[in-house]
Amino acid sequence: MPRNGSTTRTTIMDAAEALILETGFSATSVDRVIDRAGVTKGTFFYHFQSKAGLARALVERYAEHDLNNLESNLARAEKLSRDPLQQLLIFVGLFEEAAEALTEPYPGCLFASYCSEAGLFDQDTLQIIRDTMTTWRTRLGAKIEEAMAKHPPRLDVDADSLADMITVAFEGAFMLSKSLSDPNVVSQQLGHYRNYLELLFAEAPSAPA
Amino acid sequence: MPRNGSTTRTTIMDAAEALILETGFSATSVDRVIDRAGVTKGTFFYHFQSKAGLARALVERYAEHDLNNLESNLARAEKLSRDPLQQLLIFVGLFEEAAEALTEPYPGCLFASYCSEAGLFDQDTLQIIRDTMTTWRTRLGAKIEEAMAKHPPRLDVDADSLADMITVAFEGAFMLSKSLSDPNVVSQQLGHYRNYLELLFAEAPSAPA
DNA sequence: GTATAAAAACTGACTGGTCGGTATAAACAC
DNA sequence: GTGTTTATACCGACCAGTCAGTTTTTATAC
Repeated sequence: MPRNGSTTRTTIMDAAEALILETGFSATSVDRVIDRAGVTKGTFFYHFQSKAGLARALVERYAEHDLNNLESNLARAEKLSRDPLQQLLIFVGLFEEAAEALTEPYPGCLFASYCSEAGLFDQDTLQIIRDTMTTWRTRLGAKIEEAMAKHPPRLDVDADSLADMITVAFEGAFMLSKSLSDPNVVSQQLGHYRNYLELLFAEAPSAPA
Repeated sequence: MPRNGSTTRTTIMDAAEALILETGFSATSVDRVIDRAGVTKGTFFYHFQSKAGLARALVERYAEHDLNNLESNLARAEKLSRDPLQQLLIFVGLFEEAAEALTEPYPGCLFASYCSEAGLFDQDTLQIIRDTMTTWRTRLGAKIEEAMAKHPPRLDVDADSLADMITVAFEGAFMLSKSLSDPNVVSQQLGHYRNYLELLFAEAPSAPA
């Protein structure tokens, strides 16, 4: 059955992640996970030392995917333009494109899920979330400072909090999208973020293109 | 002991709300609630038909406070200016002021908490959250359209999604603030929202004040 | 004011069931 | 034959919820 490294482990993790996004970590019992994954309890505890171990493995995988998205879209944007501002706008646009393709509300973010039940997790597990968010801040903050050097912003803004804003847009929009069952919220909010960047760094007088 | 209508009931609700914001609804057992509130199990089930009944009562109270905030700050802003754009900017500024006063990260939003465990709640309870968010969208969306009529925006934007943006800023900033233990995130993000509104509706040429 | 009765608020032991986790023995895979 | 999986039985702790009964508050009567 295990084709790659460990399909069974992945199956368990996929089932658990889906359940956690529906009902949270606490309500996601091991029994429910193994039921959905189609494995027995022995198998679960063969692959994971404990339920907390599963939580840790899930957030590590999620963070890895998240940072891959960050880096790959940043790399794509850097290939498409040499201007840091344009790179930023393209970067946001790439996520916007992906969000536009969504037809269902949004399953939710594992980080937000953990954050809502933060008291249940150990510090190492929560640190992974912090590190991931800090990486977004640092990576985009640097790019924003490049853009600010080339294109003086119309308002005095802080690069880090402007970088944080895309995380805020994602997390807030995920939540609103899920609550209202509205698949359009995410792309709309990313669009507003892109608008904001454009207006902030627009040439002061109406210059010809 | 109960001086007004029902102090005991309020004590239970306060204890429950604090616990839910720490560890989520599912992990907030009735035993823990009554332990923190200093009442017995019988008392709990005298005041609430079930744990789901508590969830319902909590979200109703939270929504009421939330809409009170919306309406009172909107009323204050409308007194301070007659221009819809200025009213919007003042409105956001009032929340910004309150957020600046924070010294601790942020305990979290009950709506976000419920949303992360949405599968646990009945539709009536979730509808209260939807209704509250829709009210924000409608109330602010109308104000934004007034502003758009008076001050043609520099970009073509949708009034409703622009109204949603403050909810997104709140929810996203709450989450980031809690994750990073950074009390400044909320006011910073509200500041960016205010900046965005200013830039969107700024006079096209540099006009004299 | 004091006796009385009804209503409201509260008590805490108890129930059946689920929780995370363990144990064991036998099957299956490469 | 080692690594993986199944099946099932089991454990103590905790879960939401019940219930028979006690205490406190309030309303009424004299």
